[in-house]
Amino acid sequence: MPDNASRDIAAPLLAWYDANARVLPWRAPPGTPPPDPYRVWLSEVMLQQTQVATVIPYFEKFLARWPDFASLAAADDAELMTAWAGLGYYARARNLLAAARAVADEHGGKLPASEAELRKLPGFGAYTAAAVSAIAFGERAVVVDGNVERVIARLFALSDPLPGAKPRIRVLTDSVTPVTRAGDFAQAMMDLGATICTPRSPKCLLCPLADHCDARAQGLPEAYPVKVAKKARPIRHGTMFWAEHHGRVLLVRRPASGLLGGMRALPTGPWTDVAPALDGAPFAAGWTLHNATVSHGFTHFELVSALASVTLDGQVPVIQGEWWPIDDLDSAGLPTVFAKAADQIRRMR
DNA sequence: GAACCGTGGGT
DNA sequence: TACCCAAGGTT
Repeated sequence: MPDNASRDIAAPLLAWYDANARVLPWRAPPGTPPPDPYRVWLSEVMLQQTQVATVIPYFEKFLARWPDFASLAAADDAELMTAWAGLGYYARARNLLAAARAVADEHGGKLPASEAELRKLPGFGAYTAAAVSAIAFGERAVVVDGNVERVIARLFALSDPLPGAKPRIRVLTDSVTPVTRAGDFAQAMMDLGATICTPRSPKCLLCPLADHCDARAQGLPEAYPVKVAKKARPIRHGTMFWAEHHGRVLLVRRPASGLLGGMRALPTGPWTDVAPALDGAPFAAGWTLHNATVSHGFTHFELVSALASVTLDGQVPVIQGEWWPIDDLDSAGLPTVFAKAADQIRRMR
């Protein structure tokens, strides 16, 4: 691969960043000392596949509740999962806690500075280890996220499709990453990708790198990055069960791994190709299967769930779970798909 | 490598 | 509306 195509984009990009950096609660102004590594790490985990505007309120809430590694390492698992509810990709929350405890137990309460050591902690992949090392510790690391992939693919007009082009994009990113200010450089690339070099309708007239950009020269910035076609999302069917007793509803804890792992939930039956009706009910009762359904898109399938309900008067069956006050359901920390179902049920009552 | 893993914003 | 996509990681 011809990777001698290196070009000097660091100087114009950093100059642009010095004047245009977004002001974010976890970020230090350009050219100033790095922020608290705890803040950098917390924000980077929350920002995985999640937009800045979505993250900000969660970041503020977490920082107020768990201001440092020691407090987070001592956090109650259930309280942390509840606080993460609605943000998605719940394995991030489980890994966050595991990493905080590893830092407390094995690293003297401080994050290691090197990319290689960070990479060993739960939830630190190639991107996060590089980003934290560069942004929080000023190390030179090659930071490649979705923004950087797009910017690089356009700068060099890469015709190979993603994800196959990832190794080459990493080599090219390495070739343009400066020795100093690698953290600012990474954040500048991401700000550029998020605000100027956007997936659609990029604002090339405002781009500090327009004169360096092969895709711009071709007049086809939106043609990059080339991507392989995605597979269609299948539809799965299921049923959620609403068991009510004296103003309370039965909630269960989902298994620790897998979809919505570790989260509080309504009981569900199997999710299959055909509507399973009352299969998998949490206990035998006079369930009513409603006509209304709840649809919710997950990453790799679309769920269409029926709703079944029953109101119990006398004895409550002995069953694993919590009878949660319906008026206080907002505090249960339900993932969005169950919050939707609860709203639907409450509208029907 | 490919499947799995959430949710909401933007168009 | 339906689709793309986002500061990706784990298995």
